[in-house]
Amino acid sequence: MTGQKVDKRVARTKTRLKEGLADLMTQKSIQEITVKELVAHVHINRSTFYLHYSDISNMLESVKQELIEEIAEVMESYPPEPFSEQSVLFMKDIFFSLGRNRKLYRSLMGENGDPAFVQKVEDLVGEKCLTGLKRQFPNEMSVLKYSYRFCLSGCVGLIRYWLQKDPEESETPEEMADIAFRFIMCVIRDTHPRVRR
Amino acid sequence: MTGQKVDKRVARTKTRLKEGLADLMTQKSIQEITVKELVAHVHINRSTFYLHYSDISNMLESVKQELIEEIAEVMESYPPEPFSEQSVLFMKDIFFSLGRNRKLYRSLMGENGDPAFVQKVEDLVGEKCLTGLKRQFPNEMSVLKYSYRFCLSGCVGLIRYWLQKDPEESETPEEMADIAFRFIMCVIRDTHPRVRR
DNA sequence: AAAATAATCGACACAGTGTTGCATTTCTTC
DNA sequence: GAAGAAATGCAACACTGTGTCGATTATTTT
Repeated sequence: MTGQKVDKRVARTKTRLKEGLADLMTQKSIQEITVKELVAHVHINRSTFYLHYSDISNMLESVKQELIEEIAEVMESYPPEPFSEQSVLFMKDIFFSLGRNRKLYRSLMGENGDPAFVQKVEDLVGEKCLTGLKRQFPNEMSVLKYSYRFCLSGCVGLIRYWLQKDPEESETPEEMADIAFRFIMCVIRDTHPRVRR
Repeated sequence: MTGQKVDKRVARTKTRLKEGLADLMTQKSIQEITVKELVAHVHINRSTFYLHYSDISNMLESVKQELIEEIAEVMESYPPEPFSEQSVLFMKDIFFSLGRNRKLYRSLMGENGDPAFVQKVEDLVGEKCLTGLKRQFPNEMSVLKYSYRFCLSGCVGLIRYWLQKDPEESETPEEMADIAFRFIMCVIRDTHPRVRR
């Protein structure tokens, strides 16, 4: 990973700030969270905050970036390919990544969340899927653009539903990927009957 | 409707403020919009703003409420019923209502939008659909809860895609409803093979 | 035309912001 | 372990937007 040695103190305060932000985000919307409030919540001096971030939205940007990078890593390990039974594997990887940062994702994708972040994740995952689909159905893009949107957003809906459950009682990432895969498959089959099984 | 006579002046300033807010929302996120900025944009005194709303988020709440009520009206004209070819009619009504307030919906459902609002609309529309589905498939709720989520969010995705297009070149509400209906139908059919055609 | 009410204007205390200089604590490095 | 480096804590600063108020002006209602 990034080989830079990070000062223990820096790592500690950044971690505390991030956890604090995730806490507060579950309680109120981002625009209502003040620097003053955050640093009080995690017992850190306000000046120290400004040593690392310029403001709350800048900090959130940084947190989001880290999540995006983790998703990007998953994506890089799968080349764009036609949609098939294979695809469920990559979907499982995505669900695992989401589950690993459950608390943050729940905040960012929830009622007080950030649509821009969801959009970024959608774009990141969707772009590669779309590339694969274009190869698979090069002459049917007019219909495909709709089914693509429908399925992508449909999956986001499933993810939201899943994230807000108690982790202990919720479905496993594999189960969720299987469910999502099945829905996508039947939409694709309907709009593009020639799909292989 | 509400028979209350409204002072022309009040109506005028409220309208201007709302239009101004919709403008600003296309440029930046809600949390970045200040009262000062908004009133300057529409040339209204800051005190006047506070005569009508307590703050920006309160004002947004009021704007959202009006949209919600319009959707609610549409919903009330359709009793909860099993999903069938009939359902496409009510979907068209929804798309018409969205199109009528295109600018606002585009802001509220876009990248700088408000997930809580989207959630409310989803709940409002979804609840009645779910009631109908429960009657139709009383013994299959375990699968249904997923397909329900998937389709509901899938439709939101289609709506987002549609709203951000130039109204002149975009699909008609009817076309969109037909497209969405087709996707829903094929998901329902797949998970509940006994659905009537 | 008179009464009612809305909008404007200027002023106020107040909150949170972002920055700075200096003391204190903690970590890194040798 | 000691010295130097770097992060944190602390107090104070000007600044911006907030929310409120009283008085004046403009518009609408009756």
